[in-house]
Amino acid sequence: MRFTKATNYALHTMLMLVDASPVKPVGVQQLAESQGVSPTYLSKILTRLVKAGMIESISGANGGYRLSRKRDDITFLDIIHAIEGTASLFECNFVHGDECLIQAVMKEAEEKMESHLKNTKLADLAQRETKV
Amino acid sequence: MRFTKATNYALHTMLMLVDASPVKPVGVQQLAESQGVSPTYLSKILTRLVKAGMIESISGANGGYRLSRKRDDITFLDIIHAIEGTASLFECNFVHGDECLIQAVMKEAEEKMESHLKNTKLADLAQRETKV
DNA sequence: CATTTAAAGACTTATTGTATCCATAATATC
DNA sequence: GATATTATGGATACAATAAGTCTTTAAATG
Repeated sequence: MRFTKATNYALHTMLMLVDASPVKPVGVQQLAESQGVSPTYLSKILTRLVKAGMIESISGANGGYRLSRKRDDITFLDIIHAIEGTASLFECNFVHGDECLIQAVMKEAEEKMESHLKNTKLADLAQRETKV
Repeated sequence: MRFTKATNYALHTMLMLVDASPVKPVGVQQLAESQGVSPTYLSKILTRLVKAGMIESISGANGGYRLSRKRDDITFLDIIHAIEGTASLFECNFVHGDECLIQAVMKEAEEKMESHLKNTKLADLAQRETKV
């Protein structure tokens, strides 16, 4: 069980967009190049963030992507959910008498992680100077 | 990113072993049947728990598996690590200036989850009566 | 020795991740 | 309005991982 590379691309792209102008969009070409990934593939990933309402895309010359939400509203969890989906990390498909105690524990654990990801906002990192 | 089914099998098997006799081993046949999985496959999974030192296997007639450690020592994290490996869930392979801030956040989140899994012991569930 | 039972290795098969390529749609600029 | 620019969507390819089977070997019991 690992987070996908797509999630890594998404997080890094979002961090770049948070640092970029909120008006002038950044082209996928530029975003892709700085991460060493093909523009078409990154575009596919970013489309998911668009559908999640976190960024918006502008077609045509000088187009690209820019944030659609307030910088301070975007959490790590938002981005991860948009890419990895929101399904539970652990699913016990056995038919027990009642609820699965193991699954309950796993769910609690997952919630601890999610809680941290929900409380950490992209903007928290944007300040610290490291880019990409 | 999901936990594998193998982890689910391992956790349920361990719960059964905790409830079983600490002396007389339980055959993989029986363990597999109650989970609807093939004995050979489950055996493959349990071998990893053996190598991790959590259970021991006894070959030959009347053989099977039984706990090798004190019941109260076995945590969820032990089992999960034995099956899924101990690698970090998130790995940023870009070459940043210094450390990756995104990875740092992800690691913190993962640690929250692991902390809960480390603090929850199998024996905590064994009491409550639900089986498998 | 015959039977039972786990271990190990080789081998499928299915699913998911990681892309690439191309055609299409939308927009800005001239 | 024509053209260049940029994102979107679909089809496809390839690799890695998950999930599982089969067969043989090794160990223990009676």
